[in-house]
Amino acid sequence: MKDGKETRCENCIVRQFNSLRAMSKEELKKVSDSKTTKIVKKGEVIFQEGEKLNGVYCVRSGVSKLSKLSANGKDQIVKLATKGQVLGQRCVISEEVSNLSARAVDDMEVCFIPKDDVVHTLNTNPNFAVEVLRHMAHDLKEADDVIVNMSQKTVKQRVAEAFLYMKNNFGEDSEGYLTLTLSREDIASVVGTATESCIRIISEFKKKKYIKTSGKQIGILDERALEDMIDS
Amino acid sequence: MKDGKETRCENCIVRQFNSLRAMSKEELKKVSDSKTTKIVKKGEVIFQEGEKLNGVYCVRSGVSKLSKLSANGKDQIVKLATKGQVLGQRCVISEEVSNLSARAVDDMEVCFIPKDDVVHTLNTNPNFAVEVLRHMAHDLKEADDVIVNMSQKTVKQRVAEAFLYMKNNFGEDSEGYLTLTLSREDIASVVGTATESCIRIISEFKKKKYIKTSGKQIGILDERALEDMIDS
DNA sequence: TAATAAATATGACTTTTGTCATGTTTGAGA
DNA sequence: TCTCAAACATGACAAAAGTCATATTTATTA
Repeated sequence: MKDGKETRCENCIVRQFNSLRAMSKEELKKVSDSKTTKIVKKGEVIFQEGEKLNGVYCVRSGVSKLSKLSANGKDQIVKLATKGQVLGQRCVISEEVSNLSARAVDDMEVCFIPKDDVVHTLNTNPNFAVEVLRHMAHDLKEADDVIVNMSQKTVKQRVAEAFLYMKNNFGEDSEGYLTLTLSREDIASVVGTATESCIRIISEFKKKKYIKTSGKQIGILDERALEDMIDS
Repeated sequence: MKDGKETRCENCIVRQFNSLRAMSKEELKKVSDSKTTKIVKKGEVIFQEGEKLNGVYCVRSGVSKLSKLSANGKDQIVKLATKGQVLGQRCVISEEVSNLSARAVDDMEVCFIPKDDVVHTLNTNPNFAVEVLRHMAHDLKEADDVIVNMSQKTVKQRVAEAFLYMKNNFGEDSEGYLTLTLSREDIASVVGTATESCIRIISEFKKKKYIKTSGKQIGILDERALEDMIDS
């Protein structure tokens, strides 16, 4: 539990990681006055696909999965968002309904910032607009990489990649287990495969001593082996 | 052949389709003075993956394929860009090297606009920045859709979808053939599959009278059948 | 803590997709 | 127009991945 006192955006460390750092003192103050902080419990929905958002969500802690329902009824996780990331920007900018759902993987703390503040700052502060643009350009680049991975790599390679991604972006604990713990179903949904296939590959990796598991937890034992299988 | 006289951005119809329309008269004038127009022949490269771009390319006519080389040596086409689309924005904004290669599918006419003009306008004209942002938000949304398609749909569904996409975005001629003619290899590369698999599916569709072919050309005969197989 | 539901795991089988070989057609250039 | 290379096409087979059935383990909650 946080002390709950750090509720001014001006002082929020999370801001370091996102485009809000390009806001002026006054703009930030205004945002800080109108924002609301909320706790989202593990598994709860932040917003749904098709929903119109009247603001953005700034992640203070925890992890969120952004997913899209495909025609065959399966959910595809498109992105995992963590501390400092801002959700819902796209909808606010393009004034369209969200094409993704956001759901908490962990218990989360998020700040809701009303649309108007963001839009107003975008229209008046070019620094902010360019900063947002830079983030979006980066996201788009990442999306391209995902497209290439999805279409050109085997499921096995994608699972290996997912584990390395999780290690690099969320870290591991003192015992060598990945900090971010996802269910097998969620891993399958990140990788874009059937849950059974995903479990089978995890079993195989375990047998080959590439990874270890303890309940849902996964620890990487042989990073090199995983890397090697990715760029074959 | 165009008359070649229409070389001022202010008068260029193409501008209607892209973010350049948010530029002021003066900005546009400046761009127009510093831009250079060039002809790119079918198959020629506009820029390469890993290259640093010192400007953006505005497509006046023709079609370009944006692709990324995957680890297994295959090219994955991430996007097809046509009249009005601006290539290379991301690199200019994020000051990184390009993550994609651009190659002409048709004979093309493109305008090269130096980086400085774009960056300067971004930093001083919020309207322009927001307009670019809006385009980028749209691209990102499309990229999400592609990710979901790639991971959740079968190759057959993706081929069907590619044909419908080509019809909707590039049209068809008086005889009902798709205006955009891609090689089987390029179609495979859009869809993310082996060329042989792609050809086999085309043969199957032809046998079932969903499409007709004439050389490289493809015509849709039963749009409904293709649509139905997509959302199964 | 017992009962129940949900998640994980594995086997058996089918379908999908890729690969390699090889033949055919098409198109560009000599 | 002929030649040759590239693109297209198809068969045969192998590998990858999905599906369904069914245990087994782990959580949840009554």
